[in-house]
Amino acid sequence: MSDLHAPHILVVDDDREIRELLARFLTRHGLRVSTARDGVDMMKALDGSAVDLVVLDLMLPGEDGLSLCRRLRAGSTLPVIMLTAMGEDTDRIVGLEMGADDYLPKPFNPRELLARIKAVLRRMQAAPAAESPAGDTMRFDGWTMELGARRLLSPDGTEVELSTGEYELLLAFITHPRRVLSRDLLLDLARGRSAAPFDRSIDIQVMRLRRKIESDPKEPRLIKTVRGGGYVFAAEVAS
Amino acid sequence: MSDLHAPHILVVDDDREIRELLARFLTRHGLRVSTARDGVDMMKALDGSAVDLVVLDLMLPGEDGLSLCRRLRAGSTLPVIMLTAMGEDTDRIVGLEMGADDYLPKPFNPRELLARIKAVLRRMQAAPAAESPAGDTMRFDGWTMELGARRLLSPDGTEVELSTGEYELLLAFITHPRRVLSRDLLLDLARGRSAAPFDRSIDIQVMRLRRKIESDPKEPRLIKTVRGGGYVFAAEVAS
DNA sequence: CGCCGCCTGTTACAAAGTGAAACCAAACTG
DNA sequence: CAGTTTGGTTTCACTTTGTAACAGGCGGCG
Repeated sequence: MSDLHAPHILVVDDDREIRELLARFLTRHGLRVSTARDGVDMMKALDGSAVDLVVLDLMLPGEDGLSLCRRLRAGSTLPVIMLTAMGEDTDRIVGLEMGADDYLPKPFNPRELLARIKAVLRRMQAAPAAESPAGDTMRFDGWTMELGARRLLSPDGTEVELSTGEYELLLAFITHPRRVLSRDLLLDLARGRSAAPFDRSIDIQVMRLRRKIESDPKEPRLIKTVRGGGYVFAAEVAS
Repeated sequence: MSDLHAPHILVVDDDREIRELLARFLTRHGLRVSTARDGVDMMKALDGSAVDLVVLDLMLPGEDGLSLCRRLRAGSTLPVIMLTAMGEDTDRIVGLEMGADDYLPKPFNPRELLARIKAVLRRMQAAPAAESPAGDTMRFDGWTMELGARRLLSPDGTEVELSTGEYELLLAFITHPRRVLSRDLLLDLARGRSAAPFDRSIDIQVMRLRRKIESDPKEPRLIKTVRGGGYVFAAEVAS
């Protein structure tokens, strides 16, 4: 299961047992998982990091799942899968009423939840994907970056081959030019993960990228080092 | 389930709430949906666009569902799924007698309706109802793809033979250009199934396809690899 | 039926990309 | 200027993808 950034799932349930069970199960199957105990927790988690899908228990302390779901749908297209412990008939209708993308009556098989999560994510990915920030091509210091084709053209027009990691990193830079970007942020932007202690992977990718785009990698003009801070993309970027 | 030729469902029910809920739910699950309030509306909708299946409430103002169903079946083979609020057994008999392909007692599980819609469509697939709008041809980077004829013409005009699998894969690519497509999604688009663990079949098909359409398969320009992500069709596609 | 040939997907191995560890160099500190 | 911290670079193990070789399945044809 390969997703550039493994999809990030937020599990909202008041039962700690269930939260942990699901977190373990889904993680083992290649998803990133956060958990929340109630609506307040959920909103906090949504603020903090980019979540791709919410698994939401219908019955929660405080604001219940139904109203949370409605609130989510009101403000975004974030997909939601509902868990419901209700008896038969009610949930049939309820499932639809709240606008969830799917729902699952308890007790359920985690495997089935996984299957539905994947199905929903697949649909999301297949959808025309609202707006792509992929303007199309961006320019900096003579270079041309074709976003759709994932190509980088040097000032003299020849193509420079970038690995996926190098491409994602450069993309992170040119979409945030002239700002100091911490390693941590760069890792998040380019890889969708956060830094482990002593993580040097960004340094290495920066070095590799410099070799390809700096005329003198020893004396970088495009990607500058900010000691104690991270890196800055110094060039002006136009689209 | 590619959005282009997503099956088109017509929901006929006098309850606005139900119409809208079903429309949302089914749309979210990859179908195209229109709605109608009564028999007159329905006929209008059928005229307008190519509908693949009708979901029809038994009780309608004006002409009732049963008689509408009979009329539909008289003039075409358009599949119909009946919704009924009636008591148990009677309707089953009646519904099927009227020539519905399936029926569902209210209140029903929306997921169940979806499942039955898919089942009926699958059954219909042998006889593709209305004419497919796929008489099209699409172009990319000098190549021409004749959708109706399932032919691929190279830039110099010669035909390149594609196997079924190669054709479906290429079709998945050119209908979703310039986006990273995960193996999982590609498998779904091209084969309609989801990936098993360690499934490499997409990789293999991509390699075979590259051999046929890339000028230098070692250095692919059309189908690019995104490590950890999947593949991207880099060319611009026009129809 | 049984043979034959094409498609397809599995297995096994090669090649490329990535990041952890180690070491070196430069920049800051006092 | 010695010591400390931080970033640059190399090396290497590991992961992911590319490719070849092979095997089963399905359909056409004798």
